Amino acid sequence: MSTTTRGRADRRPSITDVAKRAGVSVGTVSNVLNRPDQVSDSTRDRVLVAIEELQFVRNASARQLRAGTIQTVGAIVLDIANPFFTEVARGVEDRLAADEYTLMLSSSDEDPEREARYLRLFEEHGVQGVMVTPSAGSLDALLALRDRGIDVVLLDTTSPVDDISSVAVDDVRGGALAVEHLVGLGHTRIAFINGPQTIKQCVDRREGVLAALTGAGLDPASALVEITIGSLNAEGGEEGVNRLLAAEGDRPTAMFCVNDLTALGALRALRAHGVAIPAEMAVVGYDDVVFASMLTVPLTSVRQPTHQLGWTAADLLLRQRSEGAAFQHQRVQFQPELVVRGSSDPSA
Amino acid sequence: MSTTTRGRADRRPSITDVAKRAGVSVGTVSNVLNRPDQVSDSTRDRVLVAIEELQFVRNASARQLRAGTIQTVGAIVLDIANPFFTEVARGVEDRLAADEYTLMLSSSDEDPEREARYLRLFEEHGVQGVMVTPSAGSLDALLALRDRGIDVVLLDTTSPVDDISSVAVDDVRGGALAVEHLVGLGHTRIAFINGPQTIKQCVDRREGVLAALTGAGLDPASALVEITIGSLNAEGGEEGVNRLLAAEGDRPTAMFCVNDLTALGALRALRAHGVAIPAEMAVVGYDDVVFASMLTVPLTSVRQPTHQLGWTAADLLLRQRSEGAAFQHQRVQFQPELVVRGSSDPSA
DNA sequence: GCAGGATAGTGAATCGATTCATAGCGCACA
DNA sequence: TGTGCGCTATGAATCGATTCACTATCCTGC
Repeated sequence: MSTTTRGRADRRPSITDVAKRAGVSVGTVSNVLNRPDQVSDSTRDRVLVAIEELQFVRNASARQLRAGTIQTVGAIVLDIANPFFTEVARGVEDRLAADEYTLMLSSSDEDPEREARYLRLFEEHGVQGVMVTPSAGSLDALLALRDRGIDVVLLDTTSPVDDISSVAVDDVRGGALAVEHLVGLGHTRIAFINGPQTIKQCVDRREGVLAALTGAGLDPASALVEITIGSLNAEGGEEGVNRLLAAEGDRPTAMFCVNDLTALGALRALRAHGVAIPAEMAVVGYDDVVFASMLTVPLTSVRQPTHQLGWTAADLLLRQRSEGAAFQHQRVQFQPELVVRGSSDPSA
Repeated sequence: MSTTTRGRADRRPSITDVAKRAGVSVGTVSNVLNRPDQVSDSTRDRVLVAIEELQFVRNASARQLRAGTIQTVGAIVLDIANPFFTEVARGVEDRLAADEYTLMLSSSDEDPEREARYLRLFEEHGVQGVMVTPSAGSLDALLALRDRGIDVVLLDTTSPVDDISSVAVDDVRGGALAVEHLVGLGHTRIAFINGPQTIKQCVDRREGVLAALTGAGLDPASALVEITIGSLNAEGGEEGVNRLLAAEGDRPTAMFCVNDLTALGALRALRAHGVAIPAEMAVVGYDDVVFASMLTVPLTSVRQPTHQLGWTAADLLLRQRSEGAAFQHQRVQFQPELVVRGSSDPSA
């Protein structure tokens, strides 16, 4: 039944236990762990044997308490289940690995409270910096954090202040790209399934949407049907379509969804209602996630440089730490790109 | 340019600084933080003001060092970018939240070294337990971990030993379901795009595949074309199809992919090669991820109870901790379910 | 007026790893 | 023989929050 067990450990062995067992001082054990070349071979071997026998594992809390800091940064994204953010996170990790930093990754689920909680958790744990896709109103908290010595880089959002760096994609342009495309196809009544205005991306893409409409001589008041959903995922998309189709008035002939997950849900709901795509409803998404091109009706989408986004954010953060006061804050902005497919353009 | 800054903090304020500023002892500050009702209103207010003024943030390392443990468990999954695992993780979180536990989530990317590294990291940080989707050969490390007082629950794998619990879905059955379906449609030559045999899921699903073939009177040697890919994602799927189509011999008429991400990549490559689905190649995936039903050709897949899987694993872990020696280890196994769609069955 | 009890607040000891000033030892060189 | 250097090893001090035995103070009731 049970293999050799020393029972539920009463207490983790500490460096002191190892020292006793090996017949050396704690300082020597520490040296074996951290500066092995300063210890004679015979002593080192004795200590290593003791470590093995006791199954000693360093206590990270004690280390960090003494060291005061750890080679770790935190990142908070809006939704870890969204492929867009997992690709961004991969870019972050790749850059951090080069400097032997570790990543603590969390998802705020677009909830300012969760965001604040994780921010505090990160700080209590002594991370050196954080990358955040912030929700509205968290700027003050981030500035305070920065003042307390924790570097901050905004992720997928343009910084509203000069002394915090950011890496973003031009969401205004992206929103405009989507709607210019739809208008160019002749649509004059367009639905916009968008998230709450507490999310900067939603605000910016909306601005682009309005600009594109106005630029084409259309009046947003009549040309645009806005639906605000609670969460930017497939469920939100379904909810948005259901509300749109249940509403009074002329049904739009085109739809722009704030991201691809939302568009996926929207497509599902549209299909359930028997709405033909793109004949009765053209659909455009955002992010160009991995499966966008493979859907029943391949999804027109706005592509963003995800990996590069994450990589650059991590790079700015690390450079900020290493360069100190000499570091110049900057707002990096990448350009999005429209990928036209069958969900909007039958000829694509 | 810069708002009020106290520069890069020389040192985080500690509980001692707060005590000095408020004119009380450190014990009192600690009481304000942990047992506020044992402190008089006036004192409490004074301390809170000091905390606010100094922007004091607790040092998690010091807390944990003293406390010895934290209300945290770790989880290591194979691929955090796979929707299957993000849904499982959501289930884990939901159960943990009920007991006010926190989750540290990592992805091993199917790399035993990464897995071992994270396991060690978790242990150093003093997590109370871990949930792991293990790679081959890590069992000994997990048993040792368990012996050191850290509870272990295997996730999405059936435990090979009696004294470690596990929560899994019957992968043998799942693999059989997929191939029985294909055989039932008349296919006698089937490709199996599978991952390395270091991954238990791959072994089990393969076993089901072989059993289904044999059970139908087919000889795996001639009926099965196995392609082993390096990573279980879309890139792996593309690679698998490219190799399959480049190979000598009769081209199979059906294909079973070890998961849906792989299937997605496979579909993409098949399309690029102009192979008609399901006419020239029937395709079955595994996991029934969120977008499976929405693909160009809706994907036949084997559905698993993701959320329940994660929830149950976390539940076992927490109960194991609270019940102590009285806890009965168990192997929970859920049953998968085949969802037939157009990628295998034109009539679906 | 005083014992007894409740209430507030204190501060030294503790957790475990790291650091650093110090010491012991052997060897080489003057 | 003595000085000085290099190499090893030592162990007390340190990081910051928590705990707990203890003191101080005030109140209640007889």
